[in-house]
Amino acid sequence: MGRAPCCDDISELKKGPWTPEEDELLVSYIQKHGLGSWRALPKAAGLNRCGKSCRLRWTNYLRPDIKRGCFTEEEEDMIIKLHSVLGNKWSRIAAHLPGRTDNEIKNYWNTHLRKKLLQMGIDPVTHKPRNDLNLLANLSQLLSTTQNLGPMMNPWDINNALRIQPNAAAEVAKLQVLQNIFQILNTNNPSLSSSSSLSLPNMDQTMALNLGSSYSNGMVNINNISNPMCSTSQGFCHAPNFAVGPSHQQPIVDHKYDTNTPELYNSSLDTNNCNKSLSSTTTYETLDENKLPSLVNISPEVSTVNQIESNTNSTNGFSALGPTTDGFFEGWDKLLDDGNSDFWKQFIN
DNA sequence: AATAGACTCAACCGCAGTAAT
DNA sequence: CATTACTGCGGTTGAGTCTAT
Repeated sequence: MGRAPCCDDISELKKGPWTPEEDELLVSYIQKHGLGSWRALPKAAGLNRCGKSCRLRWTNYLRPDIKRGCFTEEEEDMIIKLHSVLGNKWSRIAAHLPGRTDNEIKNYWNTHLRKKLLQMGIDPVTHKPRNDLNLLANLSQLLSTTQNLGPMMNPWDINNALRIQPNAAAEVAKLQVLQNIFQILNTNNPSLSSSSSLSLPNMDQTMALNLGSSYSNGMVNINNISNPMCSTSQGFCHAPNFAVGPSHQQPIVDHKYDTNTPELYNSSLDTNNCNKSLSSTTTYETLDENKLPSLVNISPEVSTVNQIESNTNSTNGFSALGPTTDGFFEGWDKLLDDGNSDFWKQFIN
């Protein structure tokens, strides 16, 4: 004989969305009696709900320490980085993001971050560049985006990139375009892989930082590229979206509760518009010759997670871990200086 | 104004590991 | 040791909302 059943008669228990009255019952009961047996809670609190449903409601929504509202760029970085190491271990990822629930992170990944990575030609599962045919769609998209961002004298001129910050995104976009091209070339023509004449320049830590990006483990986050066209104080970005997301961005507003029972939600319920550009996080990896190494740190999971944990407390969220490569862009100078440079310049512009 | 499609996210479902009997 | 509930987790669903036509 085992334990008593979880719920006496599950068929008569209410399911579906919680009402403000039910929330109040649950919150006031837990405030009085604390957390105990979820099985006994519904009856004691006067709720016609399964204990499992109560637990879910509490942990995912009513808990006072839950941080609601927009994810910050640092949180996005952290999620992407942790996901590259842990995969869909949402609870473990959530453990590194105080106030965020696994459910919330899972939803945010599926609705925002996953799409971002896909649009940038990065497989959200492996965190490696995609090499399937869908890549071609991304190429045309990136090319048009690049063109919309305006002409530059020399797109690979680091001085231009530094001088004209708004073009930094275009710089990175072009790098991505060429990375994709080289990937296709390498995929379809193995002989190119062994040739040293076609190599992407390393975008090293110095450049990444100079571009105003957060950079870690060879990954660049263009979220942090400053853009005078993007007014974060107003929450609207008038610059072209770097990647393509949904045509709209819904404000994070709890339609059910923000006006009905605000007293229940003493956590930082964000009723402001969250119109920051949905699609500006992009990761790039340091390119090594023709290889397209993984975004994933190949060191053991534990040490990587520990690294992230230790970096969480740093001022910018991440420390610069990428390798420094002297003479970056040397390869491109060579490439652009040779007889084919006109082709490339025309192609890029 | 109506409507179809897209998007978001709270909530549910089912599985696996753990604990109690 | 076997059985069964409890708990936590990840995948999935569907109602509500927004946008485009």
